[in-house]
Amino acid sequence: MVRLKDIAEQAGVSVMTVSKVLRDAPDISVATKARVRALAQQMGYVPDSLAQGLRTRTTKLFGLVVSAMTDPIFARVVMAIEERAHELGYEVILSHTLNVPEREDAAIRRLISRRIDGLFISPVYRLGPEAPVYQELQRCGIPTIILGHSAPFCSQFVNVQTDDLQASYSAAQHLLELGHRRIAFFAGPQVSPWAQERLDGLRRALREANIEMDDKLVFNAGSTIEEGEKAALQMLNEGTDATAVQAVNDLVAIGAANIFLNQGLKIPGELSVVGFGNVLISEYFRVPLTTIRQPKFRLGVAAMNSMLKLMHGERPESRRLTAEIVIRASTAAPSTARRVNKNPVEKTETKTL
Amino acid sequence: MVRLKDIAEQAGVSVMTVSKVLRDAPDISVATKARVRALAQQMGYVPDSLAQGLRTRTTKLFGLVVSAMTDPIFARVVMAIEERAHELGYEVILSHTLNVPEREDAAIRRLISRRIDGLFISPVYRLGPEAPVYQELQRCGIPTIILGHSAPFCSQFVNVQTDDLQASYSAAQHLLELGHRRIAFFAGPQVSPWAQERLDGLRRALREANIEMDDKLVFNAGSTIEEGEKAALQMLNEGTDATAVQAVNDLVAIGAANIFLNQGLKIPGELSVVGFGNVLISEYFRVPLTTIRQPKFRLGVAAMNSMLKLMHGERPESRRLTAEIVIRASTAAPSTARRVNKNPVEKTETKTL
DNA sequence: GAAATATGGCAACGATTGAGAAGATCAAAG
DNA sequence: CTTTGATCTTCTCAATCGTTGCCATATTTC
Repeated sequence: MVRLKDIAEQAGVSVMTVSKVLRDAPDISVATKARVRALAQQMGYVPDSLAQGLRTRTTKLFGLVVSAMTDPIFARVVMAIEERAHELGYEVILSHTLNVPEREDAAIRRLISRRIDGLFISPVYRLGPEAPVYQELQRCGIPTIILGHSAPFCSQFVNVQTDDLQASYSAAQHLLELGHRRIAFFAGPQVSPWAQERLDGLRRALREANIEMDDKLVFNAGSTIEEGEKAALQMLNEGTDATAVQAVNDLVAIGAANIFLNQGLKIPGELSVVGFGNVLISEYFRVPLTTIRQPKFRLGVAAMNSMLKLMHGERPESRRLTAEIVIRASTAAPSTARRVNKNPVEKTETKTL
Repeated sequence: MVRLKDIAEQAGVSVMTVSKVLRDAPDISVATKARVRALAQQMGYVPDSLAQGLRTRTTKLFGLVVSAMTDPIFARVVMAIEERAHELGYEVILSHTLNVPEREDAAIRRLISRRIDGLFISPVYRLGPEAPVYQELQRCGIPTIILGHSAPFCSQFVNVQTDDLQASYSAAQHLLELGHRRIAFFAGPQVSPWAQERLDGLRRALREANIEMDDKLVFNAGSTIEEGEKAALQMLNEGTDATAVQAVNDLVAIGAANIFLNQGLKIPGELSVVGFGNVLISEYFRVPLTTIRQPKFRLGVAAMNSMLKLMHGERPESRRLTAEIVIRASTAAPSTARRVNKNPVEKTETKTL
């Protein structure tokens, strides 16, 4: 690998001069510049970022920590961040946490050790008010942007989030306007503020419509297709009079809707379903899903903007992006004749989906 | 930020002693080790990977270059690679090329400059027999694994790919067994070997069945949903007697099938559709898609295994993973009565999908 | 002879490496 | 019982990785 020294020797100038040439310093003659540059090019010189980083104390490296790349929500925000980073001459180190706090700790520590210039993190939500690794992060002074909702343990950092409360509220509104009165909610992980807000959105809409929220209509579903399926089965087994289901995200909605359809329920005829996120799959689902369009790309862009401000020493405001509803085919007015299964569904029947 | 020197001062030993303690060298007394370690812990020492890398000439960094994270095929292979890398103490730098050769060049050069220990790349396929940046890569001696098919310009590197020929062949076989004789193919980018192989798989199956391949049944579709839609419209406009469509990938299949369904065609009643890839969305599509299950996670694992061999100085074989068909609801025997639209479809009609 | 322009030298960034110094321990020789 | 040399343990020194910041020096110009 060619080093500055090698070029210097070849060109008959000092290392310093070469260094300056390559960074286009103002105090080098045009002639030398041309000569050295040609030589560097020809010898195939590639600067050593490590050495540069060590010397200048900046790595031009961002850390990006998410739960898992396979979560369709992240693909676009990662794209946005990576894209912008690339333009700015930064590289992005990707880590995933699998939603395991210890994994997150390890990932962050390793990124600190890499001396990244900035960190984007979609946190693993924890119950406690503190997480040591986040404190270390702050001590190190690494500019950090939280991708998603804030929480006590990371409240010291700037964050960028969607307005889940408002969005969920408008989804519920949509159902109410259609005439639904009994709306089931397939809830996400309770520790996650986003999941909480989405439930609260429904709560608020119901309250405003003077409808009592029935806790029996809230099912624990998590955030995956499989968990959505399970919750749907549970709902069918328990038998409910809900005419609509609002899910904490699209995957849950799809898992659930899939079960409902397989059980012969008509969507939206007998049951309306709304999701959250507008993940690719929701548009092309068996019944195109009414859902909330989460501004994923814009979220990434906003995060990067905040990051840049942070790195310039400003303290940017946390951002809360609005998300509007996309009405597709999975919601309609409730039929007067209800037909939700009240007979327990056999597990074996549904295993063969 | 705490440095080795600081700990050394505090502990009253030399810097090297501290360095050795932290890497658990054998020639340090237990007492000193304990003392230094405690101190390091307490002072919150975090080693500087940059300095380590500069000194040891290894960065514990992998580069991972793909076209775009939003391509659902990549999410899982990225997961697999990142996961294994993490275990091994490596970090992964992510870059995307957007399928633009110049972007790819830039990305690779920047990774070279970062002195990555290994590179995984899903190449932007080019026509020519050479690509300078790949030659540089070889000159630098960076262990490189091609994620996907080999091509002249990158034939010097080990690659890991799915057996697209065989897979596509078996998809075509499936259609033939159902009784289809007129099978349309929605082709991908012509420069991409994987797209080519998928077409060839169909060709071979037809040849073996003694059916002439009709070039009029091959439509240029690219690799996205939108392109699939366009190709479907074109097919409808031209009017064909095809009873089945095989698509170069799931997204194209879904885009196309969506148009067909919107035009009132029954799938699989009037037209069978098969995709390729078994992307999440295909299972939950309006008509669950018959497709080829591409072993995405295994591909990532195989790539990493080859990488490790390469880094140990071995020359691993290129791997070709088989992929089998997943039969779902989008394929059936052709109906005797054909009903493919022969009247040109108006663009405006379909814009409102 | 001062100002402007062009180039070079030294030290440092934070870690690691291999060689070797200092001190302790011990055996055998005087 | 001391001395000497050998051996082992424990720790230190100086050099190095490739680059850059600061300051000094050399050359040219007016």
